[in-house]
Amino acid sequence: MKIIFLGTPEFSLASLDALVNSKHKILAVVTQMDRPSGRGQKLCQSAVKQYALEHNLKVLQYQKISRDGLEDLKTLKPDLMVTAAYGQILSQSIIDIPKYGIINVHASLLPKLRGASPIQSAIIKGESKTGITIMQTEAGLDTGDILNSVETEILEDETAGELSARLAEMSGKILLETIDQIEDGTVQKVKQQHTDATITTKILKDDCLINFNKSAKQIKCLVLGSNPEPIAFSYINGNIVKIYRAKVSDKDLSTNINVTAGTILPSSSAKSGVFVKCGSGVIEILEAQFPGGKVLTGKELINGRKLNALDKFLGYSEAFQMFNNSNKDKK
RNA sequence: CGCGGGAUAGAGCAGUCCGGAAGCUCGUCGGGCUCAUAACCCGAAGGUCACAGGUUCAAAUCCUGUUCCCGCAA
Repeated sequence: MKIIFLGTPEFSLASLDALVNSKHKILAVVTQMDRPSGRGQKLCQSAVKQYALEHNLKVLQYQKISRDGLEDLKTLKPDLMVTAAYGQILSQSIIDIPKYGIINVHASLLPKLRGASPIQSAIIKGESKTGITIMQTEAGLDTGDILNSVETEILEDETAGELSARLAEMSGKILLETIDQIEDGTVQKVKQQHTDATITTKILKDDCLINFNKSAKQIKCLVLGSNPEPIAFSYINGNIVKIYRAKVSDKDLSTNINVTAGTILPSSSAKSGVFVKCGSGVIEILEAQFPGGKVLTGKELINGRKLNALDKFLGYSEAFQMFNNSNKDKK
């Protein structure tokens, strides 16, 4: 089959790589425009673009594909187009181009977790399993027929980045199987149960401010689900702290200690780690980072006096105000 | 040249403003106490204070340049 691939981040690579190493021919790779990013505003290429260049594939980039890419794509006469986290909505006129339409690699068990952040949201919502769905693209948001799916457990201490890597790895095989089925006509299209659908939106930094009045489990899910992007955070002793990893403490350290949620418990030490009281339960901070510093383990945080027993994280509303103010100052 | 922070023992940091004996909390090693321990007590090893130059009787500290790391913003 002659295929055009559309994708952008790291997650897309496994699918693209599977296609490159298959019998199919890749006519072109479409990816998001290069954007200034990182320290120093350097223009950065997407992960997919870098891969495509290394493998001598034709690269196409459009500000708006449905407006700017139509003619290019028609000219290529693809049999099939494959999207995997491309990042733009495709219009019907694009969908009509390939003979077999467009199929999409989506990182959830549709109809659950449609939309922009299926992996992060699966962890933040505390789901126990998720997966990969290969679906036929139609004009709606992830509403097309399901062609194939595969599921996996979400591990207790898994970050969104780790889960993403695992899902990506699973996606290559099922994608190729699906294309084979399309080619020999054995593919089965299953309508989605639209009443079971849930929608996810892009996880923004605002969503990642930790509210210590919530349960330890909810906080743990937010921390892991927002790693590596955009990273859960809070404020303590006047500094912003990014929290990379945490776990619900199995020891019940808070029973007879009368402190408010967000306080670092006295049992925290350079030998034991950092324990913080939550609305319910206790959370152990495993990795965190202060401005200008590296990511530190709980023990290191205590060693260097970054955190001390009985220090207290800022309450949610105050912290939210601080977050907004610091944003205004910069703009 | 978008804004800013940093580099000191194996790790995390203080000391730098105001120049004058290399420190803290851990880890490691040895010993002790314990039925026992990640607990406690005693002791030891471990440093080119990022690199290069300058000022000075004297520089981790002041000045200049270089490299590397990181936060914000996008």
